[in-house]
Amino acid sequence: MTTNDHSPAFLEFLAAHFQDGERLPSLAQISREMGISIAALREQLEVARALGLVEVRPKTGIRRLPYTFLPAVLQSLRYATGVNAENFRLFAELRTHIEASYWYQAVALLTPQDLAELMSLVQRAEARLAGSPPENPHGEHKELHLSIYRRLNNPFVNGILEAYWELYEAAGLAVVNEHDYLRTVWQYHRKMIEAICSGDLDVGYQALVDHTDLLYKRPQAAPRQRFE
Amino acid sequence: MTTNDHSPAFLEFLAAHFQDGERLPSLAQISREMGISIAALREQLEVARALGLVEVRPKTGIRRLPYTFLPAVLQSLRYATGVNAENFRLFAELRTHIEASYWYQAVALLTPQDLAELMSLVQRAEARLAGSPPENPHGEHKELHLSIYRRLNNPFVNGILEAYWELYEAAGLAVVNEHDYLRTVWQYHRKMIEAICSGDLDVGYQALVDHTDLLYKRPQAAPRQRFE
DNA sequence: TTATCTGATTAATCAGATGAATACACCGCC
DNA sequence: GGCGGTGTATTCATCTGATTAATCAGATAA
Repeated sequence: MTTNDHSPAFLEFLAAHFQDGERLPSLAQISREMGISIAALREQLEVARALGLVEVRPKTGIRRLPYTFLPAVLQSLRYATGVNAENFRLFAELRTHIEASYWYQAVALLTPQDLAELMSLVQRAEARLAGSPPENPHGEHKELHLSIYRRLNNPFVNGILEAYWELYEAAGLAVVNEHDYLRTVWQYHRKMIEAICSGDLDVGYQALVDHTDLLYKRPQAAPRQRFE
Repeated sequence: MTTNDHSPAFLEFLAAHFQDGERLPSLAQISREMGISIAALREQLEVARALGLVEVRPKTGIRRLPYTFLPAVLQSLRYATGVNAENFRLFAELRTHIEASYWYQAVALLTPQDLAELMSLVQRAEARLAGSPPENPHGEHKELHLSIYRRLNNPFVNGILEAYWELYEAAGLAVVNEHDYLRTVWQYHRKMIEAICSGDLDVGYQALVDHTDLLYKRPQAAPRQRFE
């Protein structure tokens, strides 16, 4: 009550008066229009920037950006993992649940061209794994997962999935994995994509769930137990 | 690259040097320690406050709060719905997917006392529905859903679920529903809780999925189709 | 055409002054 | 001794003005 009556007036101002990509007036002018000082305005502007809602540069000024959920998640998540590393595991668990629960819906939206690109991702990854020296196809791994869910066009789902990968990389996990583990993972990936191509959505789903269980054990994986 | 090299120095400072509930030095002192002006510091402080990481008051100063994901989600989500109301539907869809995918895991953690309280929630809601005049048991509805997943102790899951209800109320949807619809919903709620109590987790799951489908149609509801 | 210089615009940062909210000790009163 | 009001010091809240740095666009020269 007494502590947080902070209503973000600038965010409302931003949402109400401008379009994506549109340039805002200068700080001095906004400050006059909103009836607050530049210093106070800048404090709120910094929040908008942290949430990824505006881009601001000298001379160019302030520009509204298309909405994305990612920066908000990332800011909070970075702090959370800094305070307690266990939080990353909890977030990773959420990510696997979201991937599993959106599987059928997301896969149904993929176009033939999407599938071709996914298949080429698998091949490129396998080539890198089989090379000498073998490389960790992390970029392909990330892109494969994100591509499957991109057509959902759900900024919240996509923001969470992207935040996972961003933090995964920041934590340095993108390089450490052993070769055997990676080979196994990519066998599952191939199975997933091939299953989608042939319409065996259930097989693909099972491959998805199994391959995430390789990394994070999911105590009572929800839909899987229905098979037994 | 050039636009967003903003590293939130204060957030790191906060995570590194203090504990939950601990009081920070005064702004003037932090400003000296971090080597930046008070104005610049306050801009970053405002971000921390928007993320719900600190509580700040005159005389008392700045206090670090226990981590919560909720404020970050809420800030971004409020803006998103302000820009495009469709975003609320997309977020609501995410919420139903998360509830469904965590069902078995969450229910397994409920204690006998939790179940008793859930059952009493159902009874209280039914009483309000049957009263004259009948009332919309919105508080019970919200509490029922949140209670089921609270034991997961996952700040990200809980933050998203809480954000949904907060925005649901802010949108004024908490009062408009028709009596027939509400009666049906609470039949499902009773079914869910009774199923949990008797160990029929699958029946409860089905009731959960069906009752959310009353409001938001989920095109290819993932795990449900496995039943046919 | 390409690269460099120049000027104007805007944000970035800072220091300082004033005001307002709050906690806490103090004092007088019952 | 307990209680309630009062004062006071501490801290954030807000504003102002000045200076610095970054960036863009247009002019100029190679």
